[in-house]
Amino acid sequence: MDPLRTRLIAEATRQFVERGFDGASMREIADACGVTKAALYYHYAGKADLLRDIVAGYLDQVAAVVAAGRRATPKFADQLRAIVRGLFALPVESRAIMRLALHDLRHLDDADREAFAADYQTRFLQPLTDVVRGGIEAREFTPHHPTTVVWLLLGMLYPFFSATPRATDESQIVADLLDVLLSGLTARR
Amino acid sequence: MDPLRTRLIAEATRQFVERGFDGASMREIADACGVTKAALYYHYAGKADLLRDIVAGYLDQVAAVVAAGRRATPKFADQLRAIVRGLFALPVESRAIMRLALHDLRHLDDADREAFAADYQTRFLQPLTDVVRGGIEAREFTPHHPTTVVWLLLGMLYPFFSATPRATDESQIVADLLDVLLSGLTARR
DNA sequence: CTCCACCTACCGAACGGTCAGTAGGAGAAT
DNA sequence: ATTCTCCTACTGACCGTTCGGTAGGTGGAG
Repeated sequence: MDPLRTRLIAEATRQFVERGFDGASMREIADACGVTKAALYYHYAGKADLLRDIVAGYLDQVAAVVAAGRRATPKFADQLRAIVRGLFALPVESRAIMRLALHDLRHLDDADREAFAADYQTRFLQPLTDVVRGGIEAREFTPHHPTTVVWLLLGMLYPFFSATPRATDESQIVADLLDVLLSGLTARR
Repeated sequence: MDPLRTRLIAEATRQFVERGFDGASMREIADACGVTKAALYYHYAGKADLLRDIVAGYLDQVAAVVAAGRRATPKFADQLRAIVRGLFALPVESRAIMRLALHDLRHLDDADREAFAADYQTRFLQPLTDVVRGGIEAREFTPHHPTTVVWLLLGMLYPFFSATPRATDESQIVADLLDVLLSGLTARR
């Protein structure tokens, strides 16, 4: 449909992830796509506009993973498992956007940033928190502050959400992660 | 002794943490200290030189925390507890440097970056890994890949190592974190 | 003829970094 | 006591480069 627009977003994602928002340059993004900077500005209003589209697309992906994980199974522990596996199954460039979103969101103008933050809360953090809270209320999990548990879970993912993979055998990492996390959440006191 | 040099490093840390390495400007760092940019360059060879000193000071702090935690107690689980509490007890600006070091290390020249990476490995990651491995060998912890466990632990800390604190009651977070992590590591299969 | 998609050419601003110059104090020589 | 020298710790003006962004033109498709 719109191959240049798609290629520009892909290239911008690559550069933002690799060099950060500030470190990336509009000229190099355009050059890498074989067009001039003016062509880039024809399709996107500005640098922040690129970032906004990138993080919005990322949010769509992770929100879909969480929603699918919740639908997949009734047991809350299995929902968590499905969600973590789903997040690891995202293409590596998508995962790296997690870092980008956390770090460079400040470059969006106030309205866009607040809109993203609100969407992130309702479409990603809130459903995740609901899984944890549901697990605690169903006595599947030991009682902890659900929000804190979600932060711990996302933090555990963080080191592996890099553009440069930490290890070749990711399935072992996912297994260890889920084992430590779920043992920690389900251990009897 | 050397108050300007100290103030420059403190201000540079503040700006690097707040706006990132690329986003911070030498002029503004100097301005905030009430001197010109040239004065800054009299004390530091360049922007990367500032970053090098900042992350080196950070490494000294976290290495000291790990060493103290290892000495404090013979039980490996208690060593982990002491280390996590020690890391959370660091001043908030020190903790934020963890993000800085992970993200902006690429701005150091090859020699400095490799030197830091080596120091980080031997003085921080290795001792931490030894605690986990020791705990596994002593059958305090369930068997997992020690390196992975260290990454999971550091990741769990990560969301709380921000310049803007996540919560007012950090002791509750530390307690939840240690509970989830150590339950996860000590649960019987 | 018009409009889309793109180009060339350029803008002002900010960047990291450099350089000659100098205020002011310490030390030695006279 | 005075002068000369030297050094540290700066200043202010400036360098070339790169930045995000824009104005106006052009060629091809319908």
